[in-house]
Formats: sequence, structure tokens, C-alpha cells
Amino acid sequence: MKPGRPRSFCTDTALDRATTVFWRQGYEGASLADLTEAMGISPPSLYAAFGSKEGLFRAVLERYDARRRDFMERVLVAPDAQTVARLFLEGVAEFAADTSGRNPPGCLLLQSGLSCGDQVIPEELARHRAEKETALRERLKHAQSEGDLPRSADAATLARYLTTVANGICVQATAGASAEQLREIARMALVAWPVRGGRKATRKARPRKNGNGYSSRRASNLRAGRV
Amino acid sequence: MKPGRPRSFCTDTALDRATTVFWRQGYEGASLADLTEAMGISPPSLYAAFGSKEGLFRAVLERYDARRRDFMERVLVAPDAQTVARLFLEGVAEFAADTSGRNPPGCLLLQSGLSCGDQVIPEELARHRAEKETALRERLKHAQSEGDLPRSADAATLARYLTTVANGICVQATAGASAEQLREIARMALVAWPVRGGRKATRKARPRKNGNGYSSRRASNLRAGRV
DNA sequence: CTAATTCTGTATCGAGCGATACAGATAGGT
DNA sequence: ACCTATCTGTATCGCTCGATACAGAATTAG
Repeated sequence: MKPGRPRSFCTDTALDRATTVFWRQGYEGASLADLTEAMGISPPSLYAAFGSKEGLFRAVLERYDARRRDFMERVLVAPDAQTVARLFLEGVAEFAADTSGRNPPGCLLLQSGLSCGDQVIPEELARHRAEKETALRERLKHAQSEGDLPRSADAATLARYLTTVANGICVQATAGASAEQLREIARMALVAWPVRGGRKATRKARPRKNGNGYSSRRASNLRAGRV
Repeated sequence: MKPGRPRSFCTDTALDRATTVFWRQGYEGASLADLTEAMGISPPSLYAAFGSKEGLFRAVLERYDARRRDFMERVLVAPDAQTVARLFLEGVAEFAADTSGRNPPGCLLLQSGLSCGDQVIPEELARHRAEKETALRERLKHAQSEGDLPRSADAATLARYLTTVANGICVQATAGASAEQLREIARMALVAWPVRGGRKATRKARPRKNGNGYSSRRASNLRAGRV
């Protein structure tokens, strides 16, 4: 063990506290006084551990991202594209409404800095959001090669669509929407999902023999209230 | 005319300049120095005209809101619910991508203060966003009484859904999505729209005689690539 | 033990913030 | 012309911001 006085606080706990502050007040809105008070440490301790306010924020983002990665992994291992889409939006709805009561509503990647004095923070957040969209897109392309998503569909657009709805859900959550309301929105958004043998949603559909373009599997899903 | 030295700047022009600054940098990120420089006036002139930074922001919001009201009016007069939904999302996509080149991408109501040091600003913005959702909801309820939206559909959820997608589109626009990409997203989101004689999207669907729950009008729309 | 190292709290730094005091400029009212 | 009212630019206010200097406390290495 290295010499010197040991750190008197738990880094992860302190980061969690800081996360809440950034989440509630945004990057710029969170002052050092707010942060040190919530974290229960003094400014020099903060600077010794994280270097700067931006360093602290990046550490917070990194920790937050780890949780998001866990979530995405659980989503991406779903057996088919439609299930991936459903788990993703339902999970986002659940998370954004904060049924656990541990986080503020919405998503840190939106709340903490959609816009800012210097553009570095928003760009960093956009990069994080884009990573998840990329993961979805790659998963959907894989689904096409596996055959459970129509070749005619546009994986990039579908991934963008899911990301769009997810971000929208997070905004609604911030505005006070309930978990059930968010789930309903997610459910609605999934009605547009293309399934094998169905029409694609992103380009002109060719007429199909059954005249409606929806596979019987889709129809039965609809009848059962599933999407 | 009242006495005294006349104002040397155009209020509306100054507000437009301020709008851009708040839009790009957010409420907190926009400093008085940024604002006065962009507006081409000195601090005392700003304070004489708008009272405070928050007063300026509210004036900016009011002016922005007038534009949004014009847009909403054009949308709401559409003859049926589905057209309302389409015009709304297509209009938001067009606006958010800023094809005119006059505004930053996205929406001021999201960019300028999703979160903030004091919660007053985000709450005010949320109120503005909620107004548009209310207008949509009332229009959809009217559509139900007119018969062009199924009684079984939930107008509140549909309005929330449209708002959600619209907000998501604005976020995507900020992240650099093109107008065409946003239009594709809007198109996809509208596939879920319930039409007269079709199934409702927000509650369990009853099996229908044609076995898929979509009306022939909807099916023909799909075949033509329309949504 | 002593020396070296690292963290802690207090007290404070310069910079930039939102907001103004002040004096000169420019108009209307009489 | 004169007074009053309002706007203008300069220069600056008090405050809070993010970030540190410093000295004492707590630990390891030898």
C-alpha cells in the first residue's frame, strides 16, 4: 500500500451523490458548493481526487455509462430484433420514470447538458448517446443477417427511431409523466416495428399477397395486445 | 409619443439575437456579455428594456411561443386526426433540422434549459411544452367526436406520444441528424397511428373480422408508402 | 523513532457573473 | 428655451464561481 493519509470517503458513493446533483441541476447549474456539500467532502479533496469540475463530471459519466452498458447488454442479447426493440423502450421507460426512487427522472445524458456555455460538454454527451444508437444499429444489422428483421428495412433509421423515442421518453419523464404513461408511449412506438415477412417501415412497401403487408405473426401479436 | 430619448435598437431584432444565444448556450450558459454583444446593446439598455436576464429570457420565450402558436394553428386546422399528426411531426422535423438556416438545430424549449441551477426555468419551459401537448389532445378529442379518430383510442396518450416523438426529434437534430433523417423518423412514428375502423393502439385490441385490425384505408396507405 | 507522502479543513484567490451608479445624450411638453 | 423623462455608454459594484495555498493530521517506509 502506498504511504500517506488514506482517503476519508468512498469514491463511488461520492460519485453517486455528484451524479444526482448534475442530473438535477445540469453541468453548469451544479456549483462546486452544491457538489462538495452533497458529496460530503471539501473542495481540495474533490480536486485531489478528480482534478477539476469537468474531471468529476467525466468520472460521473463513466460510472453512469457502466450502468447503461449493463442495461444495453441485457437488451442486445434478446433473441430477435423486435424483442430487442421492446426491451429497449420498455427498459428506458422504466428507468426514466425512476420507479426505484434512487435517481431523478429522465436521463443524465440529456439532463446534465443539452446545451452549455462551452460546447465540449454537450458534444461529449451526444457522443455517449450515439454509442447506444450504434450498438442498436449493429444489433439490427445482425438481425437482418439472421433473418428476423426484413432485409428491406433500414437498420440505421430503425436505430435512430428507437433512440429518438427513448430520448423523447426521457424528456416526458422529466416533465412528470408516470411510469405507466411512459410504458404506453413505448408500446405505441413499437406498433411501427417491421417484422419478418411484413412491410418495411422506412421505404415504399410493395403490395403483398394478403393485401395489408402485415404478417400473421404480427397480426396475432396485435390481437393479443402485444407489440 | 412619450418623452425621453428614443430607444436606439429594434426590440424584436434584439430578441431574435438573444434567442439564438439562449438556444445555443442554454439559459445559464448565456452570459450577459454574450447577450449584450449579440444584441448589439449595452447592459443598462438591456436592463431598461427587459428588467433582468430572466425577464429577457421570458420575452424571448414569448416571441418564440408566438411562432410555435402559428405553426400549431396551421397543424390543428387539418381536416382529420391523422393529417394533424402527420403535419405536426413533419413540421417539427423540418423546423428542428432548421432547413432555413436561421436558427440553431433543435428546439429552444429543450435546448435552453432542460435542467438548471434553480428549477424555475425548466418548469417554465415544461409548461410551454405541455401547452402544445394539450392543444393536440383537445384536437384529437374533437376528432373523436367528429368520427375520424376511433373512440377506443386514448387521445391523451396519442398526444403524449406525438409530443414524445417531437421532443426526441429535436434532440436528434441537435446531435446533427439531417432533415431527411428526421423526416424518416417522423414517418416511422406515424405508422402506429390508429385510423377510423382500425384497432386502437393504446389498449388491448379486439380481434376484428379481417383478422389484422387495420382498415383497408390504412392498408392502402401502407402500400403507397404513405403514413 | 524520523522522514516522506498524501489527504484534510480553513480560508481565500482571481475571474467572471448578473446587475447598477452615474453622467451625458436625445427626445417631448409647455 | 427650459424642464422633465427616457435611453445611452463607461466604469464598476457585490457576489459567486471554479480552483488553491497552506498548515495540520494520518498513514507507510526505513
